[in-house]
Order: sequence, then structure tokens, then C-alpha cells
Amino acid sequence: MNTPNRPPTIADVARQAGVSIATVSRVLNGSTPVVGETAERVQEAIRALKYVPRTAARVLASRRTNTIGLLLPEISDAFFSPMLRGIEAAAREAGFDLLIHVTGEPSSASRAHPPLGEHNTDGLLIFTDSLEADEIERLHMLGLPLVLMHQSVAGYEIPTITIENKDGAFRIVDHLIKVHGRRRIVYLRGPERHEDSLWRERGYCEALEANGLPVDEELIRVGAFDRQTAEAAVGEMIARGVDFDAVFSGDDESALGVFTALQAAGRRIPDDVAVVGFDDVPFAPFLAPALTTVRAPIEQVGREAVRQLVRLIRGEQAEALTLLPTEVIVRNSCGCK
Amino acid sequence: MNTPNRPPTIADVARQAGVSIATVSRVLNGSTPVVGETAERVQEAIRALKYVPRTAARVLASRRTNTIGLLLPEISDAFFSPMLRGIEAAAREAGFDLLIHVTGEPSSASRAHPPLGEHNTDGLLIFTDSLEADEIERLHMLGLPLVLMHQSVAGYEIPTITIENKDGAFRIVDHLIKVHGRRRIVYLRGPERHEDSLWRERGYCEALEANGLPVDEELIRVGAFDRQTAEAAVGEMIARGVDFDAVFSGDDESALGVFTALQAAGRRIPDDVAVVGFDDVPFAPFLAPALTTVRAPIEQVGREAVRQLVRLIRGEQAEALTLLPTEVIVRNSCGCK
DNA sequence: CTGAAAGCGCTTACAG
DNA sequence: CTGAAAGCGCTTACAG
Repeated sequence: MNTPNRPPTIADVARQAGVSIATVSRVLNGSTPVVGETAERVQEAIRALKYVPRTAARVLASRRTNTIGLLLPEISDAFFSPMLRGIEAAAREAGFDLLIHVTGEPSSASRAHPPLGEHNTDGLLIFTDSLEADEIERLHMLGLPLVLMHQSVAGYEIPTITIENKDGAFRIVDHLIKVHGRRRIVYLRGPERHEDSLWRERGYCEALEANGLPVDEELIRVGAFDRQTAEAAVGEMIARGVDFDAVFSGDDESALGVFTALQAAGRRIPDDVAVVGFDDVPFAPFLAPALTTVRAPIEQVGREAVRQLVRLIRGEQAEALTLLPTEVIVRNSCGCK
Repeated sequence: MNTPNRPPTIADVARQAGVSIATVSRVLNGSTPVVGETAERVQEAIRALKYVPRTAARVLASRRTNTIGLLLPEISDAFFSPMLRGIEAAAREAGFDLLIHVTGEPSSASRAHPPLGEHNTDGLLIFTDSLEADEIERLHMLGLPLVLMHQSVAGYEIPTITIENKDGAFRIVDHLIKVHGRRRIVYLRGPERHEDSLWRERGYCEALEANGLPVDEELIRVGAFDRQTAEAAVGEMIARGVDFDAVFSGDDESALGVFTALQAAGRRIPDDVAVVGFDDVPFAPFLAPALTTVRAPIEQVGREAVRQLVRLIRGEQAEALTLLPTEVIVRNSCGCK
């Protein structure tokens, strides 16, 4: 096998370069000027020994971790990649490492006591529904910089980044009514208490009301932003003979389930039932028919969240609420073209 | 704002409970038996002070980090979520935290000196093309447990996890030839030197040869596992009048670009040109026509990689090569049904 | 500009 | 079962 040599420490470098460890530390961090020739000797020793500073020791001594933590409830298919891409890029640009933890199901212990916190990060990005309110409060009271994503906690001034859910939902439902004459529009709710979903539902209701249509509780079901759940929900409505001529599926992922259920029942999209989603995931244009949806700037949400968090970490003022604009993307599943 | 109280330390807990810090450490770690009543006093103090142990200090003192590092070249759309889901779940089950770093473009400094290594992880999962060979060697020589994903480095005995690329490619190309009579089959290569792609190309060639068909260099192009690149490649072949009746697109992501290019040129899928992919991403069944492809057990690759890494970390023997089986998923884009 | 030394917050032999 | 103490590998006032 391989030789488990003890990796070199700052003392080894100092010895090899004939200086004190303080001097090595200084050239490592550029914190205090070091005479050129000395600095070079140190650099050489670092190279020769292939020295890599121990993160734990630096963190402990400096009380800075230089890393940002990200807390997520789960790893979703559609949403996750672009968001993480934005976060990762922005964190790197700002010189922070990224630590990710998935808290898992609601009962999970790591929602109350996540392995990420004041002890190993300079600040936390908290995605909706990934942490218990108590723990958010504890971290906030401790003074740890915190940014919430797609979630606002009443009572604290924690910066929040989210998108214009209500507005986007309003416009796409309005489109269904005004342009395509739909009147019995289903809304598929996301996971319970999911803020995005709540706002989308509000936009849906307001669009109905603005057009003089009633809000019919029978048309509001749970799709859970999940393909299978959405498929089952729509299948069940069809089986029970519920009358509807359009589905606003809450998000694009669940639109897939809606497609499956409608096709299984022999309903044509969009002729019999128009279907629209939310997010504009990469495959949306490739569905048959191509999915009309609301574009959510997910990657930008990630970037913006890091930007605000970095401000907090630097002791600067952060934006209390950042609301990123959404845009209706008209394709064919609504009946256009 | 909020009060930047200094978080409590082990000394605060010890004082409050009237014991030594050694005892607190022991109840924290369960390393040595502690008398029931004493242990309870300590637990109480921990709760009262909301004490959370500093990770950096534990790591420094114990020389164990209890975290696994994951190095990726980029965050791809289709591949990333399932793989990370597998890794994350397996790491959590084994009691490890997960640290992720994206090294970025080939020239990036973090490919030579990633922020993850012997100093802050117990072991590393290295995805293909995310690290320079020199750095892999340095880490390996240091004795840091390493597992390679979708990549094999000649010359070292580093465990590798990958999938049966060649076999899957062979079978899907063979299907195109035997069942659908295709003879001019395009192969779209992945990113340069990408091992998955190399093996798929080999399977493609062997299938042609096994059926007495020539390997025509004109039919082998670069799709780079990227939608736009694939679209451009196919568009250019059409413009140049290259004759072909099928495309094996290398992966599903690039199949999207193939679809776009063919549709733009008025070629019908699968009648004029059959199209098949590799991966079986979630949206594959929803394309029009539904995509025939090879299912790659991506999530399982992630789980297996963690399993082997944990073995190494525990000083156990690990599997040198794990080859996960692939399976042809027949849908409609090949011409079936 | 450089060094000696204290200290960051834990773990872990070593005694008892 | 429990405590005193050394030590993990750094950073950073404090002197000079």
C-alpha cells in the first residue's frame, strides 16, 4: 500500500527555511511584509516539502473559517443543479469554500442540530424548510451571518432571497384565462407550507378573481412538486369526474406527472386540458407539447444569496429582501401557436 | 442587530457542571464511561448553555475530520443530482459529513491545489477530470484514502467506481443495426479524454465491427456531452451533406441538441434518423419521441464510491475496480413501438 | 521586518 | 471513573 507519512507542518517549513514559524505564517498569509529574500527561502521550503497548511489549525487560531455553509432539505432534480451552480460560483469568486449539508426528512435530527454552524462556517445559506425555527433563532442570536432562501421568517431581520412567485403565477394563469378561455383551472400545491407554493397559489387566486372567476377548493390539490404525487392527484381527479380544462402544476417537475396522468386518460394537451408549470427547467422546451411555464432565475438566486451573505460576513449592510423577477415563457402546452 | 456573544466552550460547560473539561469531552464522545449522575449534570450544562463543540478544535486534537471530500470538475445538469444524492445519503449513513468543491475549468488553480485534502478530510472522492495527476499522486503518497469516479489512473492502486460503458454502448448500437437496420450511425464524443466517452466509443466501434459495418471517421464528431455543441455538430453534418440514418449521442443531455438540430432540418425522428442516448435521465421518457437510451445507475455509483472510501478510511481492503451494470431502455426514438 | 510566546478549544495518554 | 497536563498546528499581539 502507501506510506502514511505524517504531512509536514509549519514547524518543518520554518526549520528548513531557517526562520521562525511566525515568519512562515506571514508569508503564507501575506499579513505582514517579509523581506524578499527570506520570503523566497520560505516559498522554496514550502514547495520542497509540499506543505499544505492544516485548515483546522488555521480556523482554530484565527477564528475565521473562510467557508460558507449551505443547508438543504433534499436534493431535488430540477432545482438543485442551477442553484448550486450559482452558489458555488459566487462563493468561489468571493474566496469562500462551500460546505453542503442535506438535512433530510422533517423528523431528522440534523434539522435541529445540523453539523454546520457557528463552529465551522462564517455564515449559512438556509434553504426553505431545511432547519427548525429554534435552531435558526439560536444561530441568529449568536450573531452568525444567515441568509434565507425562498423563505422568510417573521420576527427576525434575516436577509431573504426569493423570486416573484405571486406575480409569475398571476400572469400565467391570467394568460390561460384571457388568451385561451380556460375557466376551470387546477392548481397543484407544493409541499406543505412551502413558501414558493403559497405565493404561487395566491397569484393563482388573484388571477381568478381579477377575471371574475370563483376559487373552487375542489380544483386545488397537492402535487408536492413531485412527479408521482402530481400524477396521482390528477389521475384521482379524473377518476372522480372532476371537471377541469387546465392545470397549473405548481412547478415543472410535477408537470411531468400531469402529462402522464392526462395521457393515460386519453386527454389531449392542450386541446382538452392546457398545462403550465413553473421554473422553466432545461427540458421544458423538449416536452411534447413544449411546456409553457414561468422562468425562475434559480442560478441568480444562488449568486445573490451568496452576495448578501458575504456582505453580512464582512460586517456590511445586507438587503432585507431580494425579490428576483420571473417571466412567462409561452410555448405550446397552454394552447399557443 | 444581533448580539455577537462568544459561543460557549467546553470550559464553560465544565465550570457549570463542576467537572473537568476531560469529563465533558468524555460524555461528548462516549469514549470512556462516566458515572450516570455526573454525565447528567454535564448534559444539563450543555443544554443550558446551548453548547456546540468547535469542529476545528476537535479535528486538530483528534487528527480525525469525520468528513469526506468530493471533487468535481463542474456541476452538470443531468448527472449531478442523482450522483450527489447517492453520495450524500451514503456518507450520512456512515456518519461522515460531506465537503464539496468544484475545481472548474482545466486551467484553474484548484485542480493543482484544491482546498480539500489531507488537512480537512479523511478521504476524497475524485470525479473524473477534476484534479491534476500530480496532485492525485501527492495525496495518494501521503496515504490519504482516495476513490476515483469514472476514471482510472494507471500506475496506482486507487479504487475506481465506474459503469459498464462499453457494454451498454455496444448493446444499444447493436440494437440500432439489428432491429432497425441502421448502417450509417453517428457517434457524438464527450469531452476530450473523458473516460466514459472513450469506452462508449469503443463499444460503438465493436458493435459496428461485429455487424460487419465499417467505422467511418466522418461519422464520429464531438458533442462534448453538451446540448449546444451537439446541436452544432449535427447541424454542421447536415449542412455538409453527410449521410447518416442514426445518432448515438454519447449522453442524454446532448441528445437534446440532436433533437433540435434534426427538427430544424426537417428530419423526422426516428423515421429519417434514429436517435439514442446514454444515462436515462429523468426527462428521457418525456421527450418526443421518448428517448431510447442506456440506463446508468448514477445514484448507485455515488453510494458505492462512498462505501469503498469508508472502507479505506477504516483501514479495510477496498475493491480495486467496481463496474456497475448498465441496461438498454427501449423507448421510441430508436424506431421501436 | 522578525522572533518568542500565548492562546485558539478540543482529545487523550498518564496517573491516581 | 476522573483530573491535570501535554499537545494538535496554526495566528497574532507584543517586543525589539
